[in-house]
Amino acid sequence: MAAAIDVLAESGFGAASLAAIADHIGVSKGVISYYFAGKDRLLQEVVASVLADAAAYMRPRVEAAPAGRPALRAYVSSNLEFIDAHRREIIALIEIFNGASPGRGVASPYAAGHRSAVDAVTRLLEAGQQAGDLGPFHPRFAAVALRAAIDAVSELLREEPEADVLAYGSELAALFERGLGA
Amino acid sequence: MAAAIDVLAESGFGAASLAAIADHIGVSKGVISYYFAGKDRLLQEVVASVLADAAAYMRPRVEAAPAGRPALRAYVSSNLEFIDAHRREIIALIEIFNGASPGRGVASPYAAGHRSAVDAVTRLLEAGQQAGDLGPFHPRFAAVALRAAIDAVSELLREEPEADVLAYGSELAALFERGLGA
DNA sequence: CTAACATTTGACCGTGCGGTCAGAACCTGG
DNA sequence: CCAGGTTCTGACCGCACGGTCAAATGTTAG
Repeated sequence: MAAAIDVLAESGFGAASLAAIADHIGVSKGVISYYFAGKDRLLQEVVASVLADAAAYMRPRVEAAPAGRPALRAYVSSNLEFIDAHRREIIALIEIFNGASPGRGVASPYAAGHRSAVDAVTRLLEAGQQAGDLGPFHPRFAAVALRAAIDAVSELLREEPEADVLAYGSELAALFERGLGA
Repeated sequence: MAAAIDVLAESGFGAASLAAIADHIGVSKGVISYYFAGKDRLLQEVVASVLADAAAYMRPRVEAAPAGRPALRAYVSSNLEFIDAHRREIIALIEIFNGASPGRGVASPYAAGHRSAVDAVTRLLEAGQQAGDLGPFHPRFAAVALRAAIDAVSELLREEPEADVLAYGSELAALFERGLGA
């Protein structure tokens, strides 16, 4: 899984063949088949693992904040802190999300994690609206926009690997706090 | 090119092989090679064509608006109006952008169009700041976030093909106007 | 009608993919 | 010093890809 993350982050989804991943740690690709039922399972486990780590870091920080703008800021800030500390993993994750293109109406097997992230943001925003601290915008639309803006760090990092992820997070937090506040 | 757009929009980047595109209009794939130097050239021409159409629609509307929030709103609104009227083309475009994953630091040959779009937004925001109508945020970061939020319509449309694109545009315009205003 | 040109076909490359598997190599407890 | 299980290799599938090309088939001007 570490090798898969490395190859995905360094060379992109298209170059992340079983052979490339195996070469990266100097084993034959048969080893991957020995430990994983297939390439799909390997990628699913990578997605699940990174998502679990991110959730473990973010959840307590978000839940400790009051509903509304503080929770929103905690979400954005803690998400980008995690990204800053796990750049390779995050780039790999987004490579998988973007690279495994599904058919019309058919979700990619990896997209479940992404959709559940959008759902979590939607609930966070709805809670803020009920608390009266956020305005009457369309929660799902705003959640889609926010997640897309967060995930755009991968684009930032691709063009400029030393980009200031935390500064980007500050801008995002301020932008959405002002834009969505009551 | 129309067949390429159809297949990209309906079946995704991964399924858009020369054979699939040729089948879609009932010709052999040799025809594509006869008219295009290669798959890359075909996709580049699709990108250039859609981007040119979008620019032709948006430019007069954006330039007619005063710098700052009106120009920002004109940009977001006209962009999503165009998207609403050209859903297939836009989904195809974003499939190309997301699907053709480049290597570390190496831009995909199709990414030039996307980067220039970010640049255009950056300039638009800087002009608004100079006019005193937009706040002192990081223009490129905000531009990346805005373009990512706009491009997320493809995700919206994939899960819900009848999504209200114009309503999404209204939310986005309001969000960024408030979030970026002075 | 014919000659010249434009277009299209379908069989055919070479390549790299995900995946398989018999057997070699490597542990490790008795 | 084995015997048994675990791990690993490297050759090997079948397949789909992008791309090529001689030959067949339109098309059109003189």
